[in-house]
Amino acid sequence: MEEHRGMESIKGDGSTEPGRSAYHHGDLRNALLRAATELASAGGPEAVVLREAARRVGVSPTAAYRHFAGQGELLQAVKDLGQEELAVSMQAAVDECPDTGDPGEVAMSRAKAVGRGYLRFAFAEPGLFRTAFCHNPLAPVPDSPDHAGKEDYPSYALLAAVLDDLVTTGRMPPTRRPGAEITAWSAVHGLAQLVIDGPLHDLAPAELAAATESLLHTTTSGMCT
Amino acid sequence: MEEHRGMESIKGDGSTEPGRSAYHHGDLRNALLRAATELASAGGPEAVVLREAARRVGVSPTAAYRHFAGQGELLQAVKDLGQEELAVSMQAAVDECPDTGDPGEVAMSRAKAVGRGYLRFAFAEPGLFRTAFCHNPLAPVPDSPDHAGKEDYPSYALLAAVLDDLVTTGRMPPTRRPGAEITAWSAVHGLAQLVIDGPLHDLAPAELAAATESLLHTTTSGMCT
DNA sequence: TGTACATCAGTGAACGCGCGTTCACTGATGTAC
DNA sequence: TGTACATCAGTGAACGCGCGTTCACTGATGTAC
Repeated sequence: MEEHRGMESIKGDGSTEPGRSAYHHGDLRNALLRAATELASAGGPEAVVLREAARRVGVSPTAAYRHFAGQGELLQAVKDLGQEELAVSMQAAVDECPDTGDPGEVAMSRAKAVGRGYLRFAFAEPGLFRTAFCHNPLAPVPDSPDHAGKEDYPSYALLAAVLDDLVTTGRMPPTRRPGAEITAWSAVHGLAQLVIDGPLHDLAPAELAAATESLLHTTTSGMCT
Repeated sequence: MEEHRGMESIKGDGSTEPGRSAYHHGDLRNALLRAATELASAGGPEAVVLREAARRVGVSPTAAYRHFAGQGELLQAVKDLGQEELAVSMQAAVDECPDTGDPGEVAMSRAKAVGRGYLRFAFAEPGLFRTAFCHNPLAPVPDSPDHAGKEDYPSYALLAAVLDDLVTTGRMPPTRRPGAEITAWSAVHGLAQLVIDGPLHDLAPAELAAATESLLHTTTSGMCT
């Protein structure tokens, strides 16, 4: 169901000679998902339109139903992909932190980096970011990561680990640890929302960078007192 | 255009005798706005449907065009109303702060109160809150309050005033003042978003209250160091 | 005080739009014998 | 190695939906004389 062996037919040559075959696409599910992701990237969740994705792939709308139960499932796939890319961006930012030898300092700079990676993705891919967090009426929002939905938010584990480090290195008082994820997440998520399609949409790049660093500073230092 | 004198016809008796008149509604613009606001309140911005508002008022869809240029203008009116109610909620929360005699303490508790009022409104009126910040493709998002759009966000002046007090009472170092609005706004806005239709939708009331206070504490104390 | 008339605020039917989805179908593929 | 056949992955036409909006219209209202 999931594996196809005949992939060489499309992998080998992008050019399908006209009239000849290409009837069985071979990788239609991924092609549709890629098209849908481009739509989300350009226009946000509202733009994830099954018919348009099919159109872009050059296939009839009906064909999509061989691979997705419907529009809701297609959108959900894009959402999941967005969440994953968000986590990748956060991890990348953390990996940029130099090891200065001072564990507390490293933990602190990693905590900021997690947020920086979050915002970097949000600003670089606003449409996909919005889609990752959009409400999908055809598929319920998964549970909070604090409850049962941990695996639905791959970035959450990363955030939790970084905050734990703040405690073990003595930077954050253990009493302040509970709920710290929510506060940290709220701060970066709010800035992303206000900037992406809210009142702060017209912030200049320099203002944006300043606001980002100021927010990261305020939030991390607020958690450590 | 704006003033009607013949209002007693509807103000006097809610019951319009059947067959008799009620042809000229007298206050249709407000009736439509009220209906649209109820739609937003119950279903968010997507639910603000011109035809449905007209239906609820008992009038043909066309009639709405006497009072609004179109759906976009109706939605905009609901947005503005939502922003105003948000500001009212914030002001009410500030007014609850007792004057302990210590100006610095008062400024601090007011800063938290502003955020508390924001979140109180968001959680009490999620649909209207979402509408207040929704993207309206038929009317451009006004400029940032930092730039030209101050009057479009009545709550902003309140936030700025409260933050100023933190500086004048010596609680916040003046160097930390620039950008403080954005950080504060982001924190509360992010929590609202994550809870209202995001991953934290299933937080229990107690968890929500704890998260709120924790966030307010972290943010205010982070700004004051 | 009465009447003609301009204006105002509604009606109701119709339009086009693009969507998600379903239907009966058909061409291509791989496998059992 | 060939052939019959089940299955798989597409096609294309059509459906219903509800929306925003426009059209020509008409009933009610207020005002000038």
